[in-house]
Amino acid sequence: MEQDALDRAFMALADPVRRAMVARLSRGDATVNELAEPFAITKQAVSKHIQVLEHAGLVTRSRDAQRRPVHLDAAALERLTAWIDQYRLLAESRFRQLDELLGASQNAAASHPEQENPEQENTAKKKEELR
Amino acid sequence: MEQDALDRAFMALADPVRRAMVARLSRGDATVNELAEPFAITKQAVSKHIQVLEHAGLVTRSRDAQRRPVHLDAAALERLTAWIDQYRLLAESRFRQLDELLGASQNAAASHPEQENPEQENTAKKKEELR
DNA sequence: GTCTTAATCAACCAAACGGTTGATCAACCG
DNA sequence: CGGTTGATCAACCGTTTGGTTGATTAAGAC
Repeated sequence: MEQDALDRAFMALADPVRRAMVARLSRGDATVNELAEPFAITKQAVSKHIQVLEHAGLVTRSRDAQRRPVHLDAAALERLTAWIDQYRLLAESRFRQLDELLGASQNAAASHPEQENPEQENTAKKKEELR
Repeated sequence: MEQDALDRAFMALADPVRRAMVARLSRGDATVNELAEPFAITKQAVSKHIQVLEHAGLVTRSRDAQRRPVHLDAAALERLTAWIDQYRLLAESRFRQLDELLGASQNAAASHPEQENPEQENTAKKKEELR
């Protein structure tokens, strides 16, 4: 996924109205009027929100006479979680490695009692040093 | 997760500079100067970006003399994927249910040959009707 | 003390965002 | 045909965003 697409996708989800639309669309396709119904804004504003979602690749639109049903693209959502998880898992695994490593050094600290602050403070400090 | 927090979190990720910072931080904590290094913008601008990430709850900051190391909060990232997946999975499961349902109705269509367009068009149309 | 380093605060600016009103297009209905 | 419905286009407006420059705070280093 390119930077620009990620920009637009995350930006699209950064608005509560558009997130509510995504929530609604997860239960099935909907028209502009149906999507507008829960909100106290003009239909033009709703139309713009949908265009933002569409330009972000999160939804697609078809034609049904004068209606323009909106369809949520689950694959696009999956690409977003994939981006986040990539770094979340990296950070988590690094954290787990440190926990193991500190489990070992805790024993070492017990055998070197010259430390004046031998509790969890120690753990936090070691984690910072290891960046 | 509250609406406001989601607003700020998704907004924070909607900028390529801040996403690059998240990527960098997934490999370990970093200072403002370290985070600024890859970018051709002033350190003040970088500082603002970090504040955006911090206010969004995606990173935390500690003190080390005059340095202010930034730490990525993996749990916050997890809350974001949880929000997305909630609706992604709903949409996907609905899609799967339709596929099963259409497997059955395809047989029915074969026994009612008055249909003038009995191929995949049929599938798309039935999926739309079922919203 | 003075000097350097790390980072922030403050004021400003152009561009983008979310919203409005008013006009227009496109397809069905009678 | 004219009228209604669904939706968009166009112009405008206040606020926010991402960036700048310049001044300031805070902690070491000499």
